[in-house]
Amino acid sequence: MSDSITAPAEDYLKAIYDIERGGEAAATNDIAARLGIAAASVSGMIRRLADQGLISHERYKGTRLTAAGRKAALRTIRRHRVIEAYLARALGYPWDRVHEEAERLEHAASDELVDRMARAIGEPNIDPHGAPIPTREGDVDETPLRTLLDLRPGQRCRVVSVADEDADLLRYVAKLGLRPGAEAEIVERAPFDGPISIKVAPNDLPVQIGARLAGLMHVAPIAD
Amino acid sequence: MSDSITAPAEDYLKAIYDIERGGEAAATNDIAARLGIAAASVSGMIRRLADQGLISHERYKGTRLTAAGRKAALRTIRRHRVIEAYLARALGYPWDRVHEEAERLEHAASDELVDRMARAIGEPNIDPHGAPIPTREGDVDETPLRTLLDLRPGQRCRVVSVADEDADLLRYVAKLGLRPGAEAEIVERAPFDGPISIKVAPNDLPVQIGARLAGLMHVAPIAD
DNA sequence: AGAATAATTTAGGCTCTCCTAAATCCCTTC
DNA sequence: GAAGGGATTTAGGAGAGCCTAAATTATTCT
Repeated sequence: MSDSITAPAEDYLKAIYDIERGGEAAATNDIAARLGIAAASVSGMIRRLADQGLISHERYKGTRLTAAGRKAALRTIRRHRVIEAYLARALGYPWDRVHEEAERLEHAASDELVDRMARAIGEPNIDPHGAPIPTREGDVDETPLRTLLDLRPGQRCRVVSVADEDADLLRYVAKLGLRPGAEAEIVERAPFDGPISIKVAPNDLPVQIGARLAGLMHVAPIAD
Repeated sequence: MSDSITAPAEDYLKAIYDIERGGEAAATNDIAARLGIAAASVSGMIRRLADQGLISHERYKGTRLTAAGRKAALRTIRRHRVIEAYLARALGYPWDRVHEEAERLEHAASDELVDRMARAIGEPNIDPHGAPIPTREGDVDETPLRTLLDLRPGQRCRVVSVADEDADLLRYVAKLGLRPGAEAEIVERAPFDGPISIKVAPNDLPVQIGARLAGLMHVAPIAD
């Protein structure tokens, strides 16, 4: 079955898609780090995926998805995000635990199931973390997003999405009132990758955010 | 991870559980037939499952679940049947297609997800085919069931469950009006494994059923 | 009982996905 | 422009789960 995509292969494609969004071809080491496996194992899988025409790979240079690989990646990402949204909206899952469950279900759910789930909750365009859900046809908004690190003091912004799935981190973000949709205003930013001070609507509560976390908070500036 | 149960292993345990319900230890050949794999492959898996303490096996004699194996089998069966029920009731799946989808999801769904699904549809005790759903604690009704083949002409009965998952067969059963809960009366039975004539309520429509199908229809006699 | 037949197991192989250790390649720095 | 260091690939191996073909064991029939 050289044409069927296994569950591990789907995970590789997702990882490569994510890394490649940064512009560069995905480095073997980066793929390995993201999947939590040894780099040598990635080299092996890269050969198989290339044989299947899902990626193109230049030795020692990096990996890119082909059109077919991109399609497969987006199909898996759609499954993942629809499942996350369904778990949250239809089954009452807290937003910090939908990822783990979806990570397994995405490989087992049929397209029909995913479509039925999407329909049942009103065809959402974003998942519980604010990430856009690709359409059945594989279209997805890939506009580059700014993070809290890209704004200047005085700017107001709305939280679009949180680029991390760690449960503790997500709970912390929620505790700060910074779930997707929340509004905030930059107060100041300490130098040398120091923390960022913001005021969070609706009460303008002051909050300090470390640089790492701030870099994970995707935001859209609000023009006054 | 000698203590973790893989997806194929769960399928073996389910198969052994089903076969063992007939009273006898599960024969290697029967397991192979049910799973659609070669008997030699079953011998290999039997060793692994025995090493894990999930089954007991006497060479050339057959296989039985241990207490741990039975518990694992019932846990998988609960997942499967809850998922089937959920797909049918919450997502509008037709009863002839829930099995296939559940067959994959049962290995990916967490206990929490299964419990949330069960709660969402009112903690059902039976799946769409009428089979009993084990409780979280692993209790399940194992009363031996009669089939249409066990009744005599003149007896009335209620369909309890259909012991097959083939989509075409299930659609045919539904077309005859014999879904679980339906009532019928035996008219006569032709000899030599011939067809059975029944009248199906509420209109007492006459129906002929082959012996094989009749043997799959679990029924409970109705005392007049 | 002995021979044929059926059921089961063993032997040997294959694929997939992972691993560690040992090359190999690329690039930067001196 | 050579050397170091980091990234990548190759080599060799492991376990799970499947296969076919060949043994082995159990059972049934004469």
